[in-house]
Formats: sequence, C-alpha cells, structure tokens
Amino acid sequence: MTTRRVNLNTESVDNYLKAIFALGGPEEERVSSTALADRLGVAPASITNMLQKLAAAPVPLVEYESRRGVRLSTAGRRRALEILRHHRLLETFLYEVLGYPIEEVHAEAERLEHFISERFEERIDAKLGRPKFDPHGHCIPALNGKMSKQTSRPLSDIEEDGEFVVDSISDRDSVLLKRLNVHGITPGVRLRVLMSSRGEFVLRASGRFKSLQLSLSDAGAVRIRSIG
Amino acid sequence: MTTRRVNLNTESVDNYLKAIFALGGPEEERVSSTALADRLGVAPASITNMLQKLAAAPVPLVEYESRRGVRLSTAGRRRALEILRHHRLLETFLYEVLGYPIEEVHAEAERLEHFISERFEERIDAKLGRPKFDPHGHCIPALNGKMSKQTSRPLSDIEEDGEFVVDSISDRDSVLLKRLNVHGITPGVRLRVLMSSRGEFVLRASGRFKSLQLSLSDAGAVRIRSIG
DNA sequence: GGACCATTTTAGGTGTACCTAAATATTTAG
DNA sequence: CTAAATATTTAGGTACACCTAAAATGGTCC
Ligand SMILES: [Mn+2]
Ligand SMILES: [Mn+2]
Ligand SMILES: [Mn+2]
Ligand SMILES: [Mn+2]
Repeated sequence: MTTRRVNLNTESVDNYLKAIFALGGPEEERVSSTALADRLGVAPASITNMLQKLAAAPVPLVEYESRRGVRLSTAGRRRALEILRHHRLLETFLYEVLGYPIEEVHAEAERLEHFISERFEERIDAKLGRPKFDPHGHCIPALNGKMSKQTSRPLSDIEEDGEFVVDSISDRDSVLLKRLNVHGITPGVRLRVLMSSRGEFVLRASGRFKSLQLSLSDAGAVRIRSIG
Repeated sequence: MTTRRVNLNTESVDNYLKAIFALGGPEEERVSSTALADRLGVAPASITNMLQKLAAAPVPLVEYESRRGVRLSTAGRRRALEILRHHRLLETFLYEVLGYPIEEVHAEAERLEHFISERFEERIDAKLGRPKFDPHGHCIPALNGKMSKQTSRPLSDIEEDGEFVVDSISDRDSVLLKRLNVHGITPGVRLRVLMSSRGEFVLRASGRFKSLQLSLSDAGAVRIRSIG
C-alpha cells in the first residue's frame, strides 16, 4: 500500500494557486469553490477534486477544510508569487522589448509564465533593469516573494467628481484595456472623473479632449489613487 | 456512432512530427517505430498508438502503413517546419538578445517552441533582423516553410587531414557544445583537422593554440564544408 | 521451408485534468 | 424553525499520453 505521490508541477496547479491568491485578496481570506470554478472556468466538482489533491500533498499547497473554503499554505503562496512574477515580468518584456500592443501582453504571458526557466526570468529582469511595475501598473513580486501592498482603490468606489491618478488597470478584459489606452488612460496619468447619472463614470485623461464613459463594472477594472 | 475527433494541437504531437522530420533526412525516407521510440524516449507501443492517431485524423499528419514506417504528409511537414522555425528563432533570440550561453539555448527553446504565438514569432524575427541561421549554424525555415538544402557533410565522414569551415554543430549534447565553444569551434570558423589513429579527430580552430580531440561519435555532431 | 529473432502491434493499465449527474450539506427566507 | 435554494462533494465517466506484457509479423539463416 505505497502512498502514490502525485505530480504537482503542472500548468493547472499553477493556475489554481494564482486564482486562490487573486481571489483571497490582500487579507488572504478563504476562497469558495464556486468563486474558483467561476474564475477558472471549470466545473465546481473539478475544483473540489484539485483542492483535495493540493491539500493532501506531502508539502500541502493549500489549507482546505471541506465546505469551508481554501487558502494558500506558505508553499502555495510562494509558488503563486513565483508565477505572478513570471507573468508580470513577461508582460513588461513583451511590451517594452518586443513592442506588443498593451492589450495583447496578458494572453501571451498567461501561457508562457508556466514554461520559462529561472534563467529566462533572470535575463529578462536584468534586460528590463529590474522593473518594479508591469505595463498595467501592477507591482512585480520580488525574487524573494516580497510584494508591497496596494494603496489604491477601485474607480468604482468613487462617489463624487474629482481628480485622481491612474494607479493600475486590470489586464483581464483586452477590449476595455484597448479602449482605455486609446483615450490615454494608462498608469500614472492624471484623470478627471465625473459621476454621471445611473452609476456611470465619465473620464478624461489630462491633456486629452475626448472623454470616455464607463459602466460601473468596467470602472471596477481601473484603480486610482489621490493626487500627490 | 459519431466519429469523435481528437485534439492534435499538443506539445506531444509537435515532438513526434519534429522527430519524424529529423529522422527522415533530406530524402524524407520512411522512419521506423523503433527509431522514433529511441529518439523520443518512449516505448514502441506508444509510438504505434500515436502514429495511428496522426494518420487517422481528418487531415492526416503522417502517411502510415502498419509495419512499414511513417513519413510526414504535407500538413505534417508544414507543422514540423513551423515548430522548427520557432525553435531556431528562439535559440537565436536567447543567444543574441538575452545573452544565454550557447549550450543552454536548446533546452529552453525545446519547451517554449510549443507555446509562443505567431505574434511572438514575428516580433523576435523582426528584432533579430530576419536571421537565416541559428547560433549553431542551422538554417531557419522561412515563414512559408521553405528551407535550403544542406551542402555540408559530417566531420565524421572525413578520411584525410585537411582544412575546412565549420558549417554547424548539433545542439543535442550541451556538454560537447560547450567544449567545442571553449575551443573556438563555432559556425563559420576555419578548422584544421588531423586524423589520429583509432578513428579519433584532432581539431584546431584558426587562431587558436589548443587542439581538441574528438571521438568518432562526437565528430558526427560537427558538420563542415570545404573552404571557399 | 521452417525455426528463430527482432520489430511492431494489440490488449489492458495508469495518472492528470477535466466532465455530468446525483447526493449531501449549508444558508436563506418565510 | 423548517422548507427551499444554493453550494459543495461524491460517484462515475472521458480524452490524452504514457506504460508493460503478450501476440503477431516478417525477414534471415541454415
Ligand atoms: Mn496579465
Ligand atoms: Mn496561466
Ligand atoms: Mn536546438
Ligand atoms: Mn519540443
């Protein structure tokens, strides 16, 4: 009755860990099976299956109690941050060195992040001059896994007109990303925000003439901070 | 009785096609199951299984008759050349742009070749100035799949002392590759060859003091052409 | 022309990562 | 507090890419 050891160095495991990390938020709260199923686009039953496997490993990658959600273990968090570092370095590299359009870097990085070696990671990091942020304004985790906390808030939380600085933009919706880019809404840019009726947001980047109207849900993809 | 269609866009299929292409040689001769099993490091039974699948596809990737070996179909050759182009562009890129040591480019390219997009391929090709040869001296197939025939011969075929130009060096043995590189034996270099007793080769690159002794089998990894 | 031997194929499994349907537990609402 | 709704897990599949062992084939050698 030898305990058969499973192989957890797979693209799939990477993606589960990244999803748990992302959904857990800065407080690393427990994540539900449904939320994961939704994010990863797989059936809830598949989630349960994988979580049981990740939790039962010799070095568990998650803490998991049946029906009580899941959170990353220390090893799981280390691995998630490693992949996130690959992802963001790749995005920066594709954008800066290979001249990709901003809305195309994410999909390419999403695949390659699982297959580049530590040497590749080191070489592009060096070539880019050890960047701290990716082209969407997201912080790149350091080699030791350290990552500074976000001080920004979602544009969708704003309740009054005002001026802000664009902190970062989610890379998950490439159509929206391109639309924002066309209107000059990129990380670091100064932004005038007007609340229209019915929870829509009207944005204008500094130095631009054309404004852009965003739905509440699209506004959730943009993070801002106060001018300063 | 619906014919279930299989997915042939996998890393595994890529590698089978590449192996058939490489083993078939310039004449694209039929390749035996054993030769493939040997090259790919899988059991002969696995080879049979995959070949049947590749041959039975709606657009067959190989021509296969039981017990008579395989060769690539037009579609299979196209795909093999596409992957070979990825591989060699990646090697050139890793070497030229990222400063990899020559003996490390192959392993990295071997993984990444299956996962880069057409955009990535195009961007590194452009960045490198549409190179025709990779850092081992191998021809990079064109976008349309055209590739010029080799005019070189293996060093191991030489039977008398002489001077030659290094054409290319196999990338499959990284230890040998590094050893050759240390002795200045790289594509384009002028090479003095002395036949020692017992089928060993003594090489000296032009402008170098130290010679290098190579076994017959290692000499098979070096291709040369006449000076001119 | 038959026996032998190497090659190749068939038959029957494995582990990974999914799936659907059914069962069960938890939460919410009346 | 219970019933309905929702969330989660269990049970029983599938496809892929491997594997080993056994059977079949085909060429060689006497
Ligand atoms: Mn991204
Ligand atoms: Mn991914
Ligand atoms: Mn190579
Ligand atoms: Mn490969």
